[in-house]
Amino acid sequence: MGTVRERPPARSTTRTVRATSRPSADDTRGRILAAALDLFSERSFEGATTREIAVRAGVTQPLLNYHFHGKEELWRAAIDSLFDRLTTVLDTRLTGLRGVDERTVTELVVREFVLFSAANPQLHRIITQECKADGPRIDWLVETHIRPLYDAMADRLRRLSEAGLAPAVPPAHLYYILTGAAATMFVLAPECRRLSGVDPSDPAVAEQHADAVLSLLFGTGNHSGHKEL
Amino acid sequence: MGTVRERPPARSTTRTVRATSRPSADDTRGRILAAALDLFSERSFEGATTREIAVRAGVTQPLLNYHFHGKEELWRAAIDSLFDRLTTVLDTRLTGLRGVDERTVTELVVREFVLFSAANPQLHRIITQECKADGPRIDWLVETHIRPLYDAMADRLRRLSEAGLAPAVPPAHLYYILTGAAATMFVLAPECRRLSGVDPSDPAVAEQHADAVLSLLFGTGNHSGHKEL
DNA sequence: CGGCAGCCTATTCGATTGATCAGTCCTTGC
DNA sequence: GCAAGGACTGATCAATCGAATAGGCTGCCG
Repeated sequence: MGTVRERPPARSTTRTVRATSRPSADDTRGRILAAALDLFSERSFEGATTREIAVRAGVTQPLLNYHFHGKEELWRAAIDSLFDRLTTVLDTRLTGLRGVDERTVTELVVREFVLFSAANPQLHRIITQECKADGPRIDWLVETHIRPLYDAMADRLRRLSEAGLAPAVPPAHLYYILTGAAATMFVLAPECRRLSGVDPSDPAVAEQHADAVLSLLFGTGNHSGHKEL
Repeated sequence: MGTVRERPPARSTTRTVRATSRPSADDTRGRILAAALDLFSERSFEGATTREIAVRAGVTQPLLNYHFHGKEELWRAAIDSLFDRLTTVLDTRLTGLRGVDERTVTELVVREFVLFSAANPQLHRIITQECKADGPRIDWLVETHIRPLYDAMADRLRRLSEAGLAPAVPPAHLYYILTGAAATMFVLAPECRRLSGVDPSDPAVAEQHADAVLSLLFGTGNHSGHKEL
């Protein structure tokens, strides 16, 4: 356990296309990571078995220990890939909005966050998972991935609040009201389908939800799509 | 497995006080249920082990199979006890508000729900857990416990919306915005402590959060406790 | 063309899981 | 008092977990 083995090539970032007939290690790693993300978010860290991850990825179980060293490193790698997608989406949105007033930028970022939560409910599911245990994995998760996002969003909310452009609520409360309102419908999608008949996996529903969240928290939202059920 | 055994006395509702020196079976059942609720919410159904539940309850592991028939029935019994507490709290609040205008009643019910979520984060944690798997347990959970609560709250929100006393947002969206905004801070309490320094287990923080939720969703809340961080 | 490194599989290990069974202790009813 | 039975424990079961080991296959490089 304490012994550090040499890790596989791990050409993670620059996914070089390898046009050989031999099975590509990058493709395999990608399939394993996608399967791991699904199963870790569905069954939690302890509940997900490496065998089932391997089956869903179409490989054998010892291969997970070949590419990643143990269940824990596989978990971290899967989380990394998920947060990479999120930060990429948010960063490209932000760089495309240079010069726009801060209120509008915040609304568009929030909308982007709602749509990402709808398309990737695994994010909040895994965070919720690890928050319950309050162990070393939530430490890593917060310090590695969540804190930069929180700091940026809390600063943004505080500036808007002080300028009277957002509700006068302490940033921490506003942050959790915002993320909770944005993500809960998609995290609880199976419940929502059974209770209300609304299917959160429908992109139109996600847009409606983004409108609703923005209209409630910022007073201005596109209500065009709203219909009473 | 398919054989149905005779179940223990199960004097669940009317907890008759047994003033004997013998260890009370009801007390033992209660301790097991409390421990099960904690561990099921912390580690999920598959992740929680019956041995650890037994250790936390101060009993041996075979006793869980004596009082409850298998892990699944123990899980259901633990959920029952949690929802019994919630419906009791909400019902007594509602019966004490007969004759009050509906807007005020709704606000006070929402406040009660926020405070319950703060004191019992296991509720949303378990619902989130089971929603991920989308299996038979979420079926049971929705039909047995959640649907009555949802129907009552959705009806209430729809009436208020149509009267112009609540945001004009479809009830399903409003419901998940409300419950998400109310509960997420407490579900993610360990993350919140690390990120912001705010401790959601502090009752004063729970009151602040109830104020914030009400002021954002209904425009009126007691802002007396709000302070910028 | 021969070795060699990279990618992957079959097999198996010790540990741990939920569940069962036999048996003990103690209270209660008669 | 004494049989009956409820409450509980120790020991153990087969199943399954994550991980380790050894070996096979393929395609490139000298």
